[in-house]
Amino acid sequence: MEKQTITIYDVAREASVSMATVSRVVNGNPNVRPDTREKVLKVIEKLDYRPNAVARGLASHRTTTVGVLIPDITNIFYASLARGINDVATMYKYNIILASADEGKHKTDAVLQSIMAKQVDGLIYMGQHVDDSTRKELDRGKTPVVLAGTVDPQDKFGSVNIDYVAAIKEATSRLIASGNQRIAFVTGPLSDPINGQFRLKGYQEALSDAKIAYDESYVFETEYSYRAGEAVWDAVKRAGVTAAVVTDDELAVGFLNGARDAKVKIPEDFEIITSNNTMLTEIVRPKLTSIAQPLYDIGAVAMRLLTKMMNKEEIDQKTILLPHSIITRNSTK
Amino acid sequence: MEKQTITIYDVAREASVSMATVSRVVNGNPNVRPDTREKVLKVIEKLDYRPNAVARGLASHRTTTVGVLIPDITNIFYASLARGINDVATMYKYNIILASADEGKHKTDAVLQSIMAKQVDGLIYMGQHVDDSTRKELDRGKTPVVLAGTVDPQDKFGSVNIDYVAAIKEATSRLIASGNQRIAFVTGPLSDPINGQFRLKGYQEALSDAKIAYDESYVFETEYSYRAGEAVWDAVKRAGVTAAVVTDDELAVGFLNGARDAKVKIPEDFEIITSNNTMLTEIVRPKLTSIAQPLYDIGAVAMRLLTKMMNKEEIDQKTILLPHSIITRNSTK
DNA sequence: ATGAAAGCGCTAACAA
DNA sequence: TTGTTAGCGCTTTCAT
Repeated sequence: MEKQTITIYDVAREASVSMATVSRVVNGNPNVRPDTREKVLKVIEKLDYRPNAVARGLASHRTTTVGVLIPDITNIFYASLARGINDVATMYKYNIILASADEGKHKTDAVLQSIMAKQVDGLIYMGQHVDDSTRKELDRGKTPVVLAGTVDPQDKFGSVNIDYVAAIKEATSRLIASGNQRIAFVTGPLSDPINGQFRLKGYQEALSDAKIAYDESYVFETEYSYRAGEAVWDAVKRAGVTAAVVTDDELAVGFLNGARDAKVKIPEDFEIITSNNTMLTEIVRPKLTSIAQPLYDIGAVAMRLLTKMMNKEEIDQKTILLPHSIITRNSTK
Repeated sequence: MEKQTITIYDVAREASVSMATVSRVVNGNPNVRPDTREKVLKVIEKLDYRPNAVARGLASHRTTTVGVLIPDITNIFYASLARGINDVATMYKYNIILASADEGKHKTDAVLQSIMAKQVDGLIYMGQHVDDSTRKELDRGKTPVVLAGTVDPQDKFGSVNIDYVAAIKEATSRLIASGNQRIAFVTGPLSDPINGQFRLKGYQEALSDAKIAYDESYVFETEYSYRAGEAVWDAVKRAGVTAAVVTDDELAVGFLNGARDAKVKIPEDFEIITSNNTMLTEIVRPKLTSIAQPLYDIGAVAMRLLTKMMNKEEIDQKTILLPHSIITRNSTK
């Protein structure tokens, strides 16, 4: 005998009420007499009835599901944001459809389409540049979108960030103050505005304030990975700089180890400041001085903002800037 | 004017065919004349029709969505598995509903229920002990379940693992061979069978083979985290052991740094072998000798196995053991 | 090869 | 407060 799925209709019949009443009870609608509610609840328990969220989604046009696009789930920076997102989503009874948006631009749109097809109520977008085709895809519905730890120069979506210009400027100024004149900017893809526009600008402003000429050959563009950091060390060293601002912790850690394996003393001979203050900064020796971003909070606040948008609540500001600071550890003097 | 959603009915009308035919075209059903197919495809493109996956799910009883339970997304071990899961899922056109199963047992069942309510076609379960209430929840449907990097002593579900007994036994034997007689077993929760039954057994077998008495006071149970590792160092040192087998990399890295900050020379004065061979083992200095598990593959193979189960294909073996090895680095002599 | 029609399990007017 | 009745957008027999 096959296990039969219990539907709302079975409950209604067994409790001698209409489907509508059962639906009301299940959804906590107050327009139900306490005793009928009790009666229905009893039958629900007896039959072990479980509402079918798919049917509910089709009928109500709400799936209580949000899409989350993440560039690389193994990068602890994004994973930390995801944790904040997840916790708030759970708190508000949303499920998360997670999708990786790496593997080059080609697949991102396909992935995005598959998520939208699932009728998510909202979307959180992390990392990477929101390019034109993606933007178009996002625009076609009225699905609310929030960027987390990611900037959109066109300022079209909700977003939660720190002030990347100011943060990198402070970090760079710090290195200048401790006597460095030639400072490298070791960064992820400049095609992403967070690097190519915001962070780079902060770096340049700090130099400018100190009357140091901007030298493009001190900018090293690579990817967010440990290996990339190890690999780029040689070139940076050869450029003759004495310090570096790095935009990702995995990158910075690889860079640091590249330096140490080359017998360079950190911070005596070379100073490093990184950007994300993840656990990695405390794991390595020397520990890395870092810009501190409230990682978990960025995710959490982004998800909270999204819930408001999904409820069509009034939003006072759709771009939220969280505070940052610089945590001094042992990779700077 | 509101944006109107295009349905299969709109396409049917515009193409002068029935909904059934459009459905056939969309689903690649071969029973459609090439020219009608062309005609329909043209209209689909013109109208920019997007099938509604929720309606499809309700009608077909398949959602092309799988649930993934992960204990801690910021733990790089689980994140690595998730990456493999994600890639294969994408390959087979499944979306992933991700849920964290941390925060204590209480919430795990609630999270599981919310996922099942979404009518996922299958489930991947990582970490933690599958306890009775969870097992019951999993049993009620016919939803296929695969454990990834997680063991089930009752052997009821599909699962993809390495041979944890053998792996820990080898690691322990290695430490014995290099002259250690008193070896600590630093582990996550023993309530989880992967530790309390499998790994512990491997540890004990190695001792037994070497005629070393098992001493319970050399077993240190804590949690999978960097801080926990730092914290446990003192107690381990005080126990007078000269080496340790650690069951998680974050834990091991904290432990290593605890030792180094206490000026203990690794590996000269103390040897360490860890279990997961994640990036962390290469980031720290000295680099950690580790059991190597094919992390990405465990996730990928688990997802692949799940696709087979969801298609009701014949499964030759529902428990898959992937090969392991030991990578020697600098935390052992 | 194509179409007609009956659901899938639920919500949401609208009535009563 | 409760019930009736249309759908939601699609798949899937079953005819033709």
